[in-house]
Amino acid sequence: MPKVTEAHRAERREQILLAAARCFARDGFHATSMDTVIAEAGLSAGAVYGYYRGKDELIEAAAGRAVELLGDVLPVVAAAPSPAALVEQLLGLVTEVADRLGFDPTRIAVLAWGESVRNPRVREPVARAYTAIRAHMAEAVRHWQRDGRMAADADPEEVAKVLFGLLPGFIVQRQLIGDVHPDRYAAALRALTGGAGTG
Amino acid sequence: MPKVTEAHRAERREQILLAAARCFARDGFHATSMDTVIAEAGLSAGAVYGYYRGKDELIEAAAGRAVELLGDVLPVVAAAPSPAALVEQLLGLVTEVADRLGFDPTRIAVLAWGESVRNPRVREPVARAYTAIRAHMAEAVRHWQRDGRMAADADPEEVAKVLFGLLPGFIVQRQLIGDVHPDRYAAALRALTGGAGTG
Amino acid sequence: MPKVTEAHRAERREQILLAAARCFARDGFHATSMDTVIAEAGLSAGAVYGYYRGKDELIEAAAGRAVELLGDVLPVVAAAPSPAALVEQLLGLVTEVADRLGFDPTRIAVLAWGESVRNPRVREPVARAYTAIRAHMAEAVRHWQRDGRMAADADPEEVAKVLFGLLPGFIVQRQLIGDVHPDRYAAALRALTGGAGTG
Amino acid sequence: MPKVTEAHRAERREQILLAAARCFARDGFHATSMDTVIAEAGLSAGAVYGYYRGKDELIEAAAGRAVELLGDVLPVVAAAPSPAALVEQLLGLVTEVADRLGFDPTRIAVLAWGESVRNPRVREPVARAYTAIRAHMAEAVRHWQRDGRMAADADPEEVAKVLFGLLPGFIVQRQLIGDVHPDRYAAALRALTGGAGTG
DNA sequence: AATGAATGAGCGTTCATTCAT
DNA sequence: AATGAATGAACGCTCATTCAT
Repeated sequence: MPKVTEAHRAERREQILLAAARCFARDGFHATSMDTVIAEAGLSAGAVYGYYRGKDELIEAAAGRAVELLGDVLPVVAAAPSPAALVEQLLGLVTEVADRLGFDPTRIAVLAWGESVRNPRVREPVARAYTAIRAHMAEAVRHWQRDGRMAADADPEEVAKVLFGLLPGFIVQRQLIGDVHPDRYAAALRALTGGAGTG
Repeated sequence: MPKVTEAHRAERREQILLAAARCFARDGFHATSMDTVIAEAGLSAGAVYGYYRGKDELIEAAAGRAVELLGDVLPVVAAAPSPAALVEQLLGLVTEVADRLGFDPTRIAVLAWGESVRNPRVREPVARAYTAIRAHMAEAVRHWQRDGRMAADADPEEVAKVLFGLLPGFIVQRQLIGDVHPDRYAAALRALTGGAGTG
Repeated sequence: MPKVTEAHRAERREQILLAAARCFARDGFHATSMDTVIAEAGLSAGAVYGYYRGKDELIEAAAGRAVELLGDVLPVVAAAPSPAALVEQLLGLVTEVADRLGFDPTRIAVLAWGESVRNPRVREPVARAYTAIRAHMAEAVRHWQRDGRMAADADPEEVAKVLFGLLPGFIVQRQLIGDVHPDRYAAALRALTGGAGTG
Repeated sequence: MPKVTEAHRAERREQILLAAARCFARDGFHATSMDTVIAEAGLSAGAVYGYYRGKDELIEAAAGRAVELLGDVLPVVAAAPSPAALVEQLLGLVTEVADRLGFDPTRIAVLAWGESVRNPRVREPVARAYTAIRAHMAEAVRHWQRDGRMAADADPEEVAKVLFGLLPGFIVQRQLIGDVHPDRYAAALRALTGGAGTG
């Protein structure tokens, strides 16, 4: 099979990445062997290693991918009418993508947090993506302050940290306990924030 | 040979568990070899295996221990005068214990979440501990509702989930980004909850 | 499609062989991957395998080639006026060809000796070439005996072995230590052989 | 099997080294798999890796060992009465040790030369050992010059190189062709050196 | 004739665990 | 009870070779 298009190469990379992500989401990074990923991808060992340098790169790619999808909603985040609306939208997104992607990105996210403890190559891109989201949330907070919906003396960056923190808070409970739902979570947040905001 | 020996056994188990926890917090569960734990404990392989059945049991024990310390503050949780006060107290506790224990329990917590994805023996005790905290938080919510500080129609269990979620939210940012502080986090939460509550 | 195509085939084989020889001389047989040879030849994997059955055949061909060039001087050998002259001529040849060939045949020779330990397909042609040279050296010895320059009771075949042995002796020191020079080596040999012989 | 003496450790290292050397002498460095060495040593993989860091270290150790035995005769070398006597003694030694060691050190030496092309960790100790022998040979040459048995204007270091070179010359023919014998080689050398010398 | 992506057997190595002492 | 040398299954990965195009 000679000379193959760049598009075909990208497709193969995607095929392998998704296979790896499915395996990781199922068994965790370390309990997943390359043989398992290789079988899941329906390829040979050599083929997989032709597209990724090794297991580490696959872990980094899967972690990056799981976090990437948050980037899709950055504009929406900055324009959210209220904290609860913002969170509801994000949680909805996070909950819904599993089918579209073929794996649960929140499981990979949780694995990625654990891996981050010792692996900067996982931690740094994740930290960067999260920092970007927080910046957009801070932007939203500033809107709310201008609208008079939030105390003007609050530090927008710090409020954004709390808002952002609701996301991992939801994910941890979703993965460990399983009894959380985006809309009920948002409703409770609305109760907590004094019911202010219309979104 | 009862009591004395039993106490000795417990001491040795503690010595090994703390050694393992230090290693895990430093390198993660899977990058920590039993040899490393054995060296850190200052014992022989055989000795360690005399007290724990294997690495998995050590991981489960370390995860359990990291989560256990939250049990100390259950009464305080239920009596907290406001969401922000509650969260401030918990985050303060969580931030402070690292020195006392010789390892950072929030690092182990993050590792435990990752491990929970595939290992019910880690997930279940953690989930149980978290559920217990949430129950106490729901109790606090009910107090606030009785005091008129919170909308009476809010579901206390759901509000508790949000409150509890602030904890992992803080921990994830602490571990991955590192720019969060208990008091500033609580202050931002206070701004978000409309400044209601004085505690 | 005879002649032209046959010439083209021979050219391609030569191009591949020289590429392989350069790689082998640089990195050794086993640390050279086929990919490296293929890249050095500027061809594709399939093309290289169209001309050589595999890596082993390439090793055998390179070893053969490194040894072949000694065949050029067989007539000179038989006519040498003295041991020292003979050796000087051979060492000079051996030292000089590296540039002409694009690789150092003495490096390949050393590699070939190592490979000979287990691979008769390398050993046999090399052994045959060396035996041929020794036969010509024995011829020279007989000349010297007839001329009265060497004891008549010496076994020419055995003396030839010693003379031939000076060659690998030089090469080993050249490759491992690097402080030997053909003319100084020949001069020392002249001192050792009692200064007999003027050539 | 707890606490074992240093002597026992040394024995095990020797057992493994000899097993590796036998395998290497039989099949070459690269065609010998660690599994083969492990089986030959009668141990498990883990045990072997407890004594040697890996295959490379085993190769280096085997090469070193094959060359070491020449160190035993350094004093004898310096005192040799004639070139032929010197060479005869060395070749005799080299030929005889195979049984004592359980492997043919000249096969390993040839492999080591090949490996030296690209591996300084093999080349350097071998080069050092050879340089040491040459220094002793130069000493012998100086004796012969003082005795009037050799031209006073010859460079002893250069003559030593030629003398030393007889060794690899013998070994190469022994391994590739197999028709050389220490005493006949020495006799031929005696003929070549003008029969001078009584040794 | 030429391509190069794909193959897959086999490699060197690790490490949780055992058990003779 | 304690030791630590020994075990061996399983891992991640390489690379000589093939064959559909």
